[in-house]
Amino acid sequence: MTHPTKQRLLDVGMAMLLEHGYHDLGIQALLTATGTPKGSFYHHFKDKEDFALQVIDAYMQQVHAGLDGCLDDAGSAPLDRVRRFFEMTQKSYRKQGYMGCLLGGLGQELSGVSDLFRRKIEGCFSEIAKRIAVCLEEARQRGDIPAGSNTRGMASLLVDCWEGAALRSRLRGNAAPLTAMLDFYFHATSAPTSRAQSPGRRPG
Amino acid sequence: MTHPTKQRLLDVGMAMLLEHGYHDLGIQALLTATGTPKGSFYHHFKDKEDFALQVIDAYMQQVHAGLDGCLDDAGSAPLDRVRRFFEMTQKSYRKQGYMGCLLGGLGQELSGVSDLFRRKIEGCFSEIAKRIAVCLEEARQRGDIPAGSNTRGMASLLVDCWEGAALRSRLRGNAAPLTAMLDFYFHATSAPTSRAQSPGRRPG
DNA sequence: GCCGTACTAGACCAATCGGTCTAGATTGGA
DNA sequence: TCCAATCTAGACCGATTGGTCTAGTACGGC
Repeated sequence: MTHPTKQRLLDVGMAMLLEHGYHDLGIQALLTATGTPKGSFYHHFKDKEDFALQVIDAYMQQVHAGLDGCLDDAGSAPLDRVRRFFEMTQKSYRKQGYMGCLLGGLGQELSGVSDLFRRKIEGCFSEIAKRIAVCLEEARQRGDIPAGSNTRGMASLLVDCWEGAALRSRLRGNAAPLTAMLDFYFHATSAPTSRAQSPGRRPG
Repeated sequence: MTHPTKQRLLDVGMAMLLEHGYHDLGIQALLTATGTPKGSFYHHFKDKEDFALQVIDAYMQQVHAGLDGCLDDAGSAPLDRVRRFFEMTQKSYRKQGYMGCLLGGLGQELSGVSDLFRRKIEGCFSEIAKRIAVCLEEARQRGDIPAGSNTRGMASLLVDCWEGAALRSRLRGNAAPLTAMLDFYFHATSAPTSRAQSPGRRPG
C-alpha cells in the first residue's frame, strides 16, 4: 500500500500527463491540482523523470488488471476475449473524453529525446503484446485461426494498429477509428476461409 | 520562393521538431543550430506556434509530393501505387533513423493541449486519407477490391494503422512494425476470395 | 518523557523559457 | 542620392521551469 499523498500524485499525475504530455506538465501545476507542497513531491519522487516512470508503472498495473479480467476468462473463445479487452479499453477512453493512450502519448513525445523512456515504453507494449499472443496461441491451437499463424506477430500488429487508431480517435474526439480498426482486424483475422491471416505464416 | 533564412529555419526546424517534439524544442536551440539571430526568427514567424504550424505545412508539401509521385502513376495497379507510397515513406523514415511521422508526434503531444493543433493535424491526416481513397476507389471500380467496399473508411484505417506502426518502429528503432502492418493490410484487403475487406461494406 | 524517522511546508535558487525592443546593415526603387 | 522596407543582430525582459534547502510537524517505539 502506497502512501496516500504519493498515490494521489500518481492518480492525478496520470490524468495530467495524458492531457498535457510530459514537458507541458509543470510540477507546480500538479502540486496545485493535488494541494501538495513541493517538499512532499520530492520526498516521494527523486525528480520529474522518476515521477513519470512511476506513473507509467501505475498505468501498466491498470492495463494488466484489464488483461486479467478479459483474457483469463475461460468461458469464451480466446479471440472474443482479446476483442473484449480492447472494447473495454475503448470504454475507458470514452470516459476520459478520448484522450488516447498514455503510452502512445509519452512514447511519441519522449522516444526521440530519452532512451530511458523509449525503452521503458517499448517494454510496456511488448508486455501487452505478449499477453495477447498467449490468447492468440490458444486460438491457433483450437483452430480458430490458421495453424501456421505467427501469433506473436499478430499480437504486436494488433497493439500497433490500436495505438494508431487511438491517436486518430484523440484527434477526432470520437471512437470511430477504434471500432473501425477492431472490425477490420478481427474480420481479417478470423475469416474462416481466408488466406488473410497475416502477418505471415511462420517460416518453415 | 521563400526567403532562404526562413527556409532554413523550416528545414532544420522540421528535423528538430521530429526529434524533440514541440515543448522540448527551444527557440534558442533552433537559432544556434541554424546560426540565426533571434530577430530574424521573429521577423519571419509571429511566434513559436506559428512556426510549428508552418513546419507542418512544409511537411505536408513533402507528403503531397510523395503522393503525387506514387499515386498518379497510371502505369500500375492502384493498390500497388498505394502500397508503393507507404514503402517510399518507410524509406524516408529509415533515412531519419526511424523517428516516425511528424504528424503523429505533434498530434500526440499537442492534441490534448491545443485545439488549433488538434484540428490542424486531423486535417492533415484527413487530406492524406482522401487522396488514398481516390486510388482505392479506382481499385474498387476495376474490381480489385469488392464492389461494396467503403474506400473512404479503408483509406482512413490504413493511415491510422500506419501511424501506430510508425510509433512502434520509432520505439524499436527498426522497420519491422511498418512492413508487418503493410503486409497485413494489403494481404487482407486484396485477398481475392476473402470476405475480409473491411472496414465494412457500404451501408445499403 | 524523549528521540529518530517520515513527511509537510514553502521560501528560495539558477537556468531557461518565449518574446520584445532598438539599433544597424542591406537592398531596391524613385 | 536618398528613402523606405526588409532583414539581421543580440541585449534584454518578466515569467516560469525543475530542483534544493531549511524549518517544522506528526508519530512511531522506547
